Amino acid sequence: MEKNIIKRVFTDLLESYGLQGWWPVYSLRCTEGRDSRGYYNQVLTYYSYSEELSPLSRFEIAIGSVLTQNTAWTNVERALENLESAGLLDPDAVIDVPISILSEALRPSGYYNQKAKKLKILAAFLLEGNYLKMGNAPERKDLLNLWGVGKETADSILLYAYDVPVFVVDAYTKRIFTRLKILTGSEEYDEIAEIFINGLGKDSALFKEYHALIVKHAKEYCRKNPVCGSCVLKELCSFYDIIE
DNA sequence: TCCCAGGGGCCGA
DNA sequence: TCGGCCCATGGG
Repeated sequence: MEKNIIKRVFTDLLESYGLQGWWPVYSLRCTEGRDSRGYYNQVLTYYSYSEELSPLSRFEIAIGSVLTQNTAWTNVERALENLESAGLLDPDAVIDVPISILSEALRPSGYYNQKAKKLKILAAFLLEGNYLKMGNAPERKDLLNLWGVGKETADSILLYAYDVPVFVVDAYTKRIFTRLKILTGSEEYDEIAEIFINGLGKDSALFKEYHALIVKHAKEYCRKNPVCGSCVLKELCSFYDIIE
């Protein structure tokens, strides 16, 4: 076993896919390049880590974290576009708008009735605590107390909107690292996060990039039905032998 | 037609 | 605690 297999996997993924630059912030998108359907050719501009996030960008990352729950990102983009068109990429507007209007805008992202309720609760929390200001990150436990915010969503908000060095664990993380036999598959969320933090040190920029690379790799190769033949991690992966 | 997608809440054993 | 079910749209 490698001395630090966690770092090794990151290096291999980064070398293969390049920087992902998450979080994709819709409101920072390019204003040019709409195609004939009115969609953006390059829908999202990825903010760079050196860039200071505005309160509205921070809000957008927070609601995007909720909207992407068990949902394809392309569908989240449609919902974000609806929100923007309706002037709802704004916490005050989300709080004030009738929930029926909000849920209709969210329809493309699925679970729209639940998500409308979640966004109203989250917007109220962020606004009342003055949490959209940089340097005033909410406590993880307070995020977790919100209806509709679980560990992955809370950590996603903390990492990508507030630069807090927490590691985001999702279904892809469990799938990839269980196949690599770095996890057994029975570990709990916080235990998995700790494994990554211990292996990497508390480095928020690294955590952002690593999680993004995990998503990229799981979508392209380490799918439910994996495409092992040209996988960059196959030398490290016992799962490859089974498939072959 | 079926499976899957960057989860989370709720309920009964 | 833990599985099973519910929420729901859109692409492959």
